[in-house]
Amino acid sequence: MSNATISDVAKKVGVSESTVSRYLSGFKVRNSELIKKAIKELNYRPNIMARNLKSGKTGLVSVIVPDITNPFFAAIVRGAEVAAGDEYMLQLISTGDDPEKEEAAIRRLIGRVDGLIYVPSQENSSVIKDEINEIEAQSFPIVFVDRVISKLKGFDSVLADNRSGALLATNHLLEHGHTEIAHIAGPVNSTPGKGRVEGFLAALKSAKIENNSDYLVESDFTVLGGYQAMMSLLSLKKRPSAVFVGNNLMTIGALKALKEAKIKVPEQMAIIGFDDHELSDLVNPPLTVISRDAHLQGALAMTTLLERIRQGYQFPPKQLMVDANLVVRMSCGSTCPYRKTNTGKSLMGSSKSS
Amino acid sequence: MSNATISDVAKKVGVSESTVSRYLSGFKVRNSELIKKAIKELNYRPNIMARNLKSGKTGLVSVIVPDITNPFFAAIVRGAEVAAGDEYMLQLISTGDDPEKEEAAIRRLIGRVDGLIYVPSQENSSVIKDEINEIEAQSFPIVFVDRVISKLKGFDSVLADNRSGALLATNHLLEHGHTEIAHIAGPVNSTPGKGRVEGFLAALKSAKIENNSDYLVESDFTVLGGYQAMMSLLSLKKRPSAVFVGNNLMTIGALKALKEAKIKVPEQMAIIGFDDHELSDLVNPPLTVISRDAHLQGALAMTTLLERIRQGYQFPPKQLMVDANLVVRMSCGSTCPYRKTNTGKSLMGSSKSS
DNA sequence: AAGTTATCTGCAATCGTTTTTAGCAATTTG
DNA sequence: CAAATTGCTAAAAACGATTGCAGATAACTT
Repeated sequence: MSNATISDVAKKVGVSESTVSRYLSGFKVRNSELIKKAIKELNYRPNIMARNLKSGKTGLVSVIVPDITNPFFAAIVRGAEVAAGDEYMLQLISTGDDPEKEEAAIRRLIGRVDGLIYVPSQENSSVIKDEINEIEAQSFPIVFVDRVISKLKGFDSVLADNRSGALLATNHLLEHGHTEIAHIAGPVNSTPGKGRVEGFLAALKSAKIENNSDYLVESDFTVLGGYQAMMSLLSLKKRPSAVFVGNNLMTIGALKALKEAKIKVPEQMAIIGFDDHELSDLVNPPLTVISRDAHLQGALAMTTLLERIRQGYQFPPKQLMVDANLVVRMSCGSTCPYRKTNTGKSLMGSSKSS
Repeated sequence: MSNATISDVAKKVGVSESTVSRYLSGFKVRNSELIKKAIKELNYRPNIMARNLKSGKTGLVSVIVPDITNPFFAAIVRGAEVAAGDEYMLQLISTGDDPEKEEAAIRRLIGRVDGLIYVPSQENSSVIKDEINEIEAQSFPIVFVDRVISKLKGFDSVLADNRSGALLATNHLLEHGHTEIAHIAGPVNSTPGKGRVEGFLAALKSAKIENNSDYLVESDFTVLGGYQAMMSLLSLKKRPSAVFVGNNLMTIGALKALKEAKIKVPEQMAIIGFDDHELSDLVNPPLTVISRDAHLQGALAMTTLLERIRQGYQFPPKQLMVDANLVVRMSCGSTCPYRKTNTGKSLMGSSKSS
């Protein structure tokens, strides 16, 4: 019925609990055969909670993402899981972009798991800020992925090269002769939102195109947000001829708006998105996007976290960066698909520590 | 540095550990103010492992899915997470369709978490079978979702109405005048694979169309599998005029094959898929699919599991079923999108216990 | 004010392991 | 043959909380 304990096994064999424990830990033991048999017969399974209590480790790493339903985050999680091997298991939390839930999760988790892989939804979480001291004091292992909380220094992070990606995207649009280029941005107080706006603006600047403030609309990384942003762009007296959309979900929303308004892509409006998707190839028209390896990002985060868990804060925090590439399909007017890898400073999977 | 314990708090205030413990559990305590203060100052955080050891509960529920990267499974996980509230946290495992990994996970998890939400990759897992006795003996709470292991009776499950869905799909094709209808099926030894084949065959039968064995190709629920299956269909002397594809990933693969072969949908070949997607609306042409509420499936699974955890196997196992609906877009030749909800025996979210 | 009841408290046991300590037996060494 | 080494073992002390029990205060009765 209820589970057998190590002491049941010991009693059955006629040895002490410690002997059984040693057997389990792989030491040489006189009655190993008998113990083995007893374990099987009693269907004994070590109680992990007791073990954890003793060792002080949970064997658990939490991954906090805004929404597991977003394929990009799912890829991060998968990457992290693969990299964890079977040493650590993943505990998953989707915050649903709800700061309160996020806060509660953080509070709850610190010290309860061995480490945290954290994709914060906002750059400035007041709540998180309050926890800084504790986090710092305990030097609890946290790796930020994709986004960072600006107030929190001294932690590891694995970001994407958002600026270069946005540069690549905007330049691609420029090369196709567009000058009326808009950007549907994510929250500017988020790492990727900000980085992509910067890249967008930088590309415009070096092309000596003056920035039309109507053409930079801040949205929220959601499908609905993208839809509304595109709608507002369409309602402009002077519409842009091309739009760089700041993430996958908003791109879907923008495309829906375009479809609804019966605007042809790329003839009437060129579109480039950020983050690729299995279906990007199949939408109408096939979508040109900036892509980066989310799986890799997750995996790098996990390996970094494991190092940190093992070694503590002996080595300085790592700032890893993953490449952004241009995947040309047909939504910007190109007729022949190709890939262009970023020739900038960061390389796929390269890392620089700071 | 290292975390404060309850005894540190007790010492600081000058009361016993039990008093502090009672304070934490919400009992009335004389020096509650002092304790509160001490807890804050020491940054005390109850050690969850010790707590768990005492209570015998982990507060953890494992969710085992073949691949979190598949939006359908992601939706299940999300649904489960939402339904769990903050009583239980989710531990996630993607097996990557690797039976060994799946087996290891099951072995590892039984008895280590409070319950399991389990989407098995295969109907007959030899390994799992070996564990039956243990599972039964311990009456460990498991809820199967979407798929079921046929040898394992007496467990709760939340399935989709695959048969009705497939019926709906095939009938839709028939209504459009198709008679040469193929089905790219998932593994026939999986619950949804089997159910959908049954529905497909049943629809053909009641339309008095004889079943062409070339037109029933078994694949593996993956993009590549769908691609290859469609390729083999295309290489037939007599091609089908319509294909019902058995899941979302294979539909993507099939579409890729079609695109590569420059075959127009729906003019040269009608396509209907199983499981909807945010982008189904935007692919070329907008995809007609059978859809069911995966989020709901996950949520139902979690509520069932929680009941089971709380009440044990006092009440009989529940067999829940979620509706499959037809979402008509344009890949089958319809010109005007509409939805058709299943008029069959099962209702959205309805349940029948057996 | 004394007796009764209602609250709150500390002690100690407990959850199921691991790990340290010391001890015993058998083997090796001088 | 005594002494030292080796190889294993049992007993006991952690790990950090919760909880039943009995005793101590406090709060009501009359």
